[in-house]
Amino acid sequence: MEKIIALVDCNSFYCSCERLFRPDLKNIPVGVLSNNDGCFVSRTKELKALGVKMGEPYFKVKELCEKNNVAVFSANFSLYTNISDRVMRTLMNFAPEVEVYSVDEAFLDLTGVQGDLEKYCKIVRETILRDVGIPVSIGIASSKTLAKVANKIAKNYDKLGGVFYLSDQKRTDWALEKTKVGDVWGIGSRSSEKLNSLGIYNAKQFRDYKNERQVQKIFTKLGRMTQDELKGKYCFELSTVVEKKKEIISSRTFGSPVFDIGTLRQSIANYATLACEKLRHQKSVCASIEVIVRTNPFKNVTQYYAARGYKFNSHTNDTRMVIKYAWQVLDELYRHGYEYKKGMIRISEIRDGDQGQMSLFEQTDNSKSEKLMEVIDRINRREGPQTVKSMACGVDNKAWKMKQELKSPRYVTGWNELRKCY
DNA sequence: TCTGGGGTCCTAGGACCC
DNA sequence: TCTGGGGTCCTAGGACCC
Repeated sequence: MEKIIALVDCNSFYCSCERLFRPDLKNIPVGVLSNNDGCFVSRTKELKALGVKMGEPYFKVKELCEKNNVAVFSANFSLYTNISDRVMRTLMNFAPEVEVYSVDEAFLDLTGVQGDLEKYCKIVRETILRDVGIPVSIGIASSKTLAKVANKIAKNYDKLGGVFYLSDQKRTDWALEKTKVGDVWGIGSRSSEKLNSLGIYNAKQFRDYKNERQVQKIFTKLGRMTQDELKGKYCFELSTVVEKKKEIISSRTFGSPVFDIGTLRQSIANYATLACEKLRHQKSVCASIEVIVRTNPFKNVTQYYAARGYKFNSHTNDTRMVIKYAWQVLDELYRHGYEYKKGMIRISEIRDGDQGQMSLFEQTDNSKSEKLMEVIDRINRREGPQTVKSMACGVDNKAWKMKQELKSPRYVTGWNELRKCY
């Protein structure tokens, strides 16, 4: 039987979350900024209409925003995650198989659903809007890549009512012709440049391009599969189980430049703490870490970028161990006199916690460490993040801390910040 | 003054082994 | 003068995604 896949995508997700608690912002342009209030990561259509691009640095368009009464917010990720969970839970009622693809997107397997699929998806859409308050668009087709194409059409043509089904050859051809090849899922700027040079500009031309060897050469296996998917062949399967992370990255741009090693150490200790919490949350251990520091590439100062790894003799998820060796690596990387702007830690060689290898050389009492970490995690879950932490993280004086001047209240995750009704 | 953060997959090429 | 062939494993880096 032919597969039927629907892609549900929340419209301007972060902005929609902010609007949820601020109904006064309906029809007013809204934008959400990245960490550090750096650049736009979500925009409503009103803001797009003003010409503000994805990834646009805020400082460049601040004046324009003020002039047009744009409501600008710092990112409030705990809010977005919470709303995302509600959307996903609602979707689970409409299909046996749901893949939560990202915070604002999910693939549904509608194979075998009887009746008018567009009608069915309109009900899905209305339910999410009514129960959670988030507007979504839905694309339906026989492969994930085609569902993505359909979704984009649904989003761009208001009269479709938010749902579009590539139900026959004619519609599919039309939709693919409308889609720039670089907008196809899996085809980025590099590959699309190469395809353009072959005279391929839209998705239909790419689908019908016969030279498979050329396709293989330009973008390997994944590119060939993408082409097959555009032909309607189901290649990328739904993955409905949540996979454990194979690497965990924790990094931030500093709120203001950092010069001294002490402050750098403090920031790295905090990122290590975050990463280890995530590691323990998925019940894993790691055997390898990497520390990276860098100056600001956009600023006209002497640049420095350095990265170095460390391999443990045995697997661990003990925050203290990770901080200890991250600092050791950091000390080797550090050069005096640079204006540091970003620090990062990457944890890899991750595996399940119960199959970590014991080391002959590192004398660690694993059961003691496990118990301590468990207690710390429990306290922090109950009493709030960072209630108990390593002194290495520092207590205040956090010059490296992010700027978040425009953050909305934690409406759903902080008791003190619940929305008040007057 | 001011430009995000967190992931995955694939390949080429080096190291190493027999 | 002249220096094999094949396989595996690992890593760095490219490309892409949201």
